[in-house]
Parts: sequence; structure tokens; C-alpha cells
Amino acid sequence: MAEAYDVQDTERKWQARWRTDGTYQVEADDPRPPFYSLCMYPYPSGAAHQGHVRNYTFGDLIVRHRTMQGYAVLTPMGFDSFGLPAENAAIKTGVHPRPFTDARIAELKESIERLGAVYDWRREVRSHDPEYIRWTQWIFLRFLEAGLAYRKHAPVNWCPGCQTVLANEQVNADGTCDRSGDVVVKRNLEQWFFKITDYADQLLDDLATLDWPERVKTMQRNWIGRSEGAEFDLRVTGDGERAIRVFTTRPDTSFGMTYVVLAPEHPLVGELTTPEHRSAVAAFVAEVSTHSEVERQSAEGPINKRGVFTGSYAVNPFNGQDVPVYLADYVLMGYGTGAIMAVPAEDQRDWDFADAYDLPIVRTVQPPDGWAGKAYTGDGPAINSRWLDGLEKAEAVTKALDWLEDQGIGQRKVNFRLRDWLLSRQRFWGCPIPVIYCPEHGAVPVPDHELPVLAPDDVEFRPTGESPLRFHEGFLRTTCPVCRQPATRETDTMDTFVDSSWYYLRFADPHNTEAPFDPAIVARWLPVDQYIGGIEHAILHLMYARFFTKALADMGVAPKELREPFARLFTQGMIRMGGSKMSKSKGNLVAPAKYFDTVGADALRLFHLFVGPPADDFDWSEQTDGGPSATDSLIDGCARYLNRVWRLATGEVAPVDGATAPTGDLERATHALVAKVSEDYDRWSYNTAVAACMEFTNLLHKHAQAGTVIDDAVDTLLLVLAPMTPHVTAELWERRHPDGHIHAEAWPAFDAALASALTETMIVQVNGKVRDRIEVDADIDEAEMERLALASPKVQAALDGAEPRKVIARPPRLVNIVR
RNA sequence: GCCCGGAUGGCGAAAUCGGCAAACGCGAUGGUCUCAAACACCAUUGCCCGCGAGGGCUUGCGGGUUCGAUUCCCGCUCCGGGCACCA
Repeated sequence: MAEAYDVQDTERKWQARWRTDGTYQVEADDPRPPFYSLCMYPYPSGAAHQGHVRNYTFGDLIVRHRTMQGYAVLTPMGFDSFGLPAENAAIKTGVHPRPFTDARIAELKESIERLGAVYDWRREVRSHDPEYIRWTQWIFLRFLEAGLAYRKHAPVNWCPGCQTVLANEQVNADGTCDRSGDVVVKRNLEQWFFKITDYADQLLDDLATLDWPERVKTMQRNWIGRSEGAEFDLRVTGDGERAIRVFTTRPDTSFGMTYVVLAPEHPLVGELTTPEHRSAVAAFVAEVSTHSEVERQSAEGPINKRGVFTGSYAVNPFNGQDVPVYLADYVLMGYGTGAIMAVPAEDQRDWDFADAYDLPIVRTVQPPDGWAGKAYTGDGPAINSRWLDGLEKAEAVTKALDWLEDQGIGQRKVNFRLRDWLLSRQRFWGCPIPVIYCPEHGAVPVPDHELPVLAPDDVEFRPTGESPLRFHEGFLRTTCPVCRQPATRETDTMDTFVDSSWYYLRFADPHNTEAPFDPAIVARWLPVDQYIGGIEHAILHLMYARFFTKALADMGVAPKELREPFARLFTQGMIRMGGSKMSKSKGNLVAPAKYFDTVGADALRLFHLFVGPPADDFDWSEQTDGGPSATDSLIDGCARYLNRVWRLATGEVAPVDGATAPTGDLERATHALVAKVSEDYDRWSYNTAVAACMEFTNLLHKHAQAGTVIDDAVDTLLLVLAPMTPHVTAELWERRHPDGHIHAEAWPAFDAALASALTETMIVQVNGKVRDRIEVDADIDEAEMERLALASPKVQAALDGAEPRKVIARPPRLVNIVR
């Protein structure tokens, strides 16, 4: 009886081998060309889920393929181990987040290993390691010195559920918290910020240099939201001193300004409000401040309740007319100058407001004939605009800008939607911000030699909305590094996105005790050649990491030439179940363990590779009562395929009486397989690479049934399968080549000439309909094609005696006869 | 509202540069092996008409360009995602 494939034993055996033999450990001085492959390091939420499996299967395929191609592949892994879930669990159970987190890391690490994904574990990085904390804090201090970290009072997003401040990026479009789903409210607190806006232009421009999915780049462009325009002053009527500064992208429409609007929080509101309007304005401002950002920014509600007149007027500098000054909740203090010139004829919001408040509307751009809409925002000749009349938009904009600058009233100005990154979190389980507050010296950085500032273990976890550190006297009370007088520590911690903004740099030099990393070593490995992760990080993490790389390079901490961290990015599709993303919080996870325990890691990997294009979402079908789901059937099919490969490679395919070997040159077919799989690996078409392997396996199977010798072809099949299904191919290789290690073999070469077929099936069409198929030499010429085609009885029948009007021949595959 | 994707058999999908639509697999049906089952192996499997040979139709919908369109262009429908008073 032939020996069946023992999945469990084999996978365990090879995982142990890869752990101990160092195949995937590399040093900075490795003579091979470097290749840095990185999967986004995970938040440790426990055992892996199918999203991890998919991510690390793709990543592992690249690592193994590049290694076979002769690269020194840097393949590190770590854990984004600070964060809310561990702390929330601590509040619930009273158990410190560290043991909780460490246990979950151990679980996740085990399932990653059971997947057979290989990493240089010597380089493991965990956000909550004291050494990692040290260097995160060190980097924060460098940002502080460079003026890129600062503190200010700011209205911040406060989540009542999480009891903490959130970054803009963590607030959903509907104003709810990205994590808890609670409605976010505004609070005014003193917070630390990173000055990411200093890099807005670079973050925008350098997107062009990246080999990233277009849609991710577009999302980043929209998020940065650059707009060009003008800022200029409007004198307040009857007031020799005060002026209102406005921002506009349409200075060409300035003659159509019929009123001015300030944000309710604008500093001039008090001064501009006349006594008879005071109570109405006060009521309006109070009303607006009770609304959350969401309510305020939703266009619902009657527009005539959304603004109020201040009683003051300002002068439109273009035509000298007085225009009324209003407040409206749709004007935001945080963008531009917090004040706008309203041009209702060319802006729909202004139009609606003018309509509701009976304000005049003057068109300054001629709408096209038959224009039935209200505000016209398109191009057209300027009208009612004196010296701009007749000019098209672009010219009018330029002329208006020049005029503003000549008059000394204003100037060209670029505004960004991007805001500075709020990094303070009123949380315990994060990296402490290394700052001390001294009554005498203010905010003083903790000296480098006192790092890391570590949170104490003996804290009480309470849902207070402030970090438990605030109640820990031993942590809180300290002395000022400058004057040695009593002082207090900052008790906020950093947003966990700070940790993930530089971990990929630390991986290059993870044990450095003198610096976060050696720039020379970083220069060898970075930028990351292939970064893989979920689309959900398209904006936040990827923008922050780009900012960190640029800032660190400018400070000389990272190599100066390193302008971008991730040269190529691949965003894998989501796995959905029942229409929503598979996630722990939705309770619709399908743990991989049950597949590891049955069909094995290779079969599960093969399934993820085969099921569809890696970038596409996949719907995991739910279990029906008792029977296997469609998804489980697909996974079983992958396991069956690997058993077939096993029998083929161990010589156990049963011979079939009277079977004859397929015709065709097996050597050519083998070259074609290598060509196909090589190309598919490079273009992220793993599903078709698997299909090609299956097709080739079917071919070899027929040979085996006929008893043909096919050893070289089987070896090649194992080699091209090795990055996809590493365990079974390693085992088979070792059995076929004693002491051999398939993952140390070279990727098979192919001869392009041999990879193409000798003969082709020529399709003969009459009027575009297929009428015949003829086997021809691959190097056939047009004349011969036409001759063969016209000689075909089926073609003659279709022509029915008619003379062809035209014959199109595309050697060697197609002839179309037009009658 | 704006921007970006997507739609192909019963299901997951393929067709890479405008040239055989449905590769590969799942499921299904019939058969071989078996006491039986599982495994394995063989065959069929887009839809319609036809005993058959064969014929017709088919890539969300409607047009267009072309000898030829799943692929390019115009106009829609539906689904998914991102952004959304950003002046």
C-alpha cells in the first residue's frame, strides 16, 4: 500500500526546519541583491483570521519566490501591540494589558507559523517593548526640537464611548467613532500635534513617484485637498482699522460678492455684532456650539435657521459696494480664514443661503444658453465685472489675482484640507509622551538619557476619560530637568499610529541601542520593495508613515535620499461574510485553525491564491446546516489537488490499460508553464498561476497513466508550486532528491522560444462567425492562411458561391473572410 | 452631490495588445472500482431548437466605432468603496 500524504506531520516538520535552519534570515552585509518584502504588522487580536491568512500568504509567496530568484529577502514581522482593546479589557477584568497583549501575540504568532509563513523572527518588533518605546519617544523629541511637534488648545473630537480624543481620520463620515460607533462630540483641550501640514505639498507631489494602486493615491490626494486661490482683506464699513480676511478659489467672481459670511467661532464676531443684533447672534452662536460636527455639517434642516446677520457691513474692494456680514454654520473656522466672500451666482451653497435670506444674486459668469440651474460653477465669459468682462475663467482668475496683489489687499494662497495630526490620547496602553510640565519652565522635554519613560504597572483601570497615569502619584510627580523643582509628567500617551509610522525602519536594524536605527543599514534595505496590506489603511497609516519618513530624512535620522518608505504597495481585497467585512467585532470570523487541523496550511493557502484576483474582495459563504459551504468545497478541492500532486510526484498514479501519452512536446509544455507562472507571479495573477499548474498537472497525470517518464517535468512543477504550497513541495522534493531543500533551489529558467507552441489552431471566420478550425505551423504567413481558409469545405459552404470582398489574416491564429 | 471600482454559466472565475467567450476549479449528472461507502478514475455539463448532423443565441441595459467589441467611445441601470457645507 502506497504511503498517503500525512499533512499534519509534514507541515510541522518543515515549519520546525524553517525556524531553525535560517533560510530566511539575512544580514545587512549579505552579498545577494536586497529585497524588502513587508506585510503590515498586525494588531494582536488573538488567533489569525482569514484576512491575515490572505495577507501573509501573498507576502510569503513573494518572500519565497524572490529568495529562489537569488535575492537576500528581508522578511520581518512584528506586532502593533499598543491600543484600545487591551486597555478596555483591562478596565473590564482588572488584568494589566501587558499579559493580555503578550498572550494574544503568542496566539497570533502561532497561527502565523502554522500557515508556514516564514520570517526573520530575530527582528521581531513590538510597540510595547521598552526599547521600542525608548526610540519612539526619542523620535518624538526630535520632532519637538525640529518644531514638528507642538501643543495647542483645540476643539478636538471626543468619543464618549472610548473616553478619549480621536484624530479626524478616526471619525467616520457620519460623525461616529471608527471603533466604538458612538457619536463623536467636540471638546476644547490642550493637545499635542504633529505638523504634518508642513509636508502637505511633498506628500501630494511625491505620490507621482510611487508604484501604488491609483485608487489609494487618489484617496490621499483628496484627503490632502490642495486648492489654489487668494486671500484678501475686506474693510469693515465705517471702521478705519478692522478688516475681514477671506479665502476664495474664485477671485474672478469677486464682482458678484453680495454678502460676507463668518464662521460662528470667528474672533471678529463680538466686535462686528451691532447692539441691536447682539441677542440674536449670541443665541445663534450658542445654538451652533451645542451641535456636534455631524449635525452641523449635514445639510439637513431649514437653511433659514442656519445663519444670522451681524448688523455690520464690509466693502467689496472690487466695486466699492457695501455688503452685509452674516454668520453661518456652514462656514468652518478650521479651513481657510474662517470667513468667505459669498458669490451666490457661482456657488450653490451661497445661492441657497441668499435665497433664504433675501440677498441679491449677481451673475458674473455667463452660463451657457438654456442654463436652467441656479448657481453656475462652470467656465464661461465674465459679465457684470467691469475690467474682467469677456475674459474666460482662467484669464479672469489671473487678472483678479494680479490686481489684488498690485493693490496690496491680498495675495495668492494655497490651502489644504489636511489638518495637523493630533497625537495625544488620554489612555494608558500607549507610548507615554516624554514631556514634563514645570511651573517655571513650562513644557520641558525629558532628556534623552532618561528614556524610556515607562508607565508603572500598579495602576487602577477606571473608565474616567483620563489616563490612569493621571492618578498615579509616583508617575505623575517628578522634578523639572532644568531647575530640579517639583514638576508633573505629561500623562497622555501617543496615538498608536505613531508606533506604526516608523516600525518598518526599525526592522532594518532592530537591536540598535545607540539610535532608532543606523541610517546606513536603512539605506541598504529601504524603501520597502513590496508592501502588502488592507485597503483600510489607504489614508491614515500610509500618510503618517510617509510623513515620518520625510521628516526623519530631513532631520538626518533616516538617510537623506529616502523620500518615501514604500516603493510598491499592494492592497489586497477584503474578505466579507454576509455582506460585511470579516472582523472580530462583527463576530463573523472563520478561524484558520480548523483548516490547519484538517486539510492543512498548504490547501488553505492554495485556496486563497486560487479563489480570485488578489485585489478583489471575496465573499466567504456561510455554513449551511450540516453540509459543507461552497467555500469549504473550494478548499477541499485545493486539498484534493495537492493529493493529486503527491501521487504524481511519488509515482503512485495508477497505470491505465491502453492509455496513450498525450501528443505534444512535454519539454515545450514545461517551458510554457514556467513562463506562465513567472509572468503571473509578477503581475499579481496568482489565481491564473494556480490554474496553469493544475492544467499542467492534468497533462502529467495522463502521461503517468500511460507510463511515460516525466521526472523533469514533475520537478519543475514542484519548483513553481513551492512559493504557493511550501510544505508539500518541500517534502516531495526531499523524497525525490535526498538532502535537497526546494526553497534553496533556484527559480527555474525558461527559454522563450521553447515556451511558444510549434503549431496553433487557426480560426477561420466568415463575416466574424467561426466556421472552421485548422491546425497550422506557428510561423505561417498571411497568403498561406488565406489559401488554407478558402480551401476549407465549411468555408466554401458558408460563402455559398459568393466572392470574398475582403480577407483579413492575423497570423497565426485568425482569418476573417468578409463576403 | 463629487470621485473611484465592479457587473461574464448553477457558483468562484479566465480571456495580459480589439481576434476561438466561459481556461482552471466548485457543484451537478451518468459510469468504473466496492458487499456498501469514502477515496480514486472515466465521461457529460452556458442557454435554446433538433433523434442526429447541425443551427441559432449569449459577457447588466441602449446606442456607436470596427472586417471583428467582454475589451474602445457615448448614454443609462444596479452593486460596492472613498470623500462630502473645504469657499
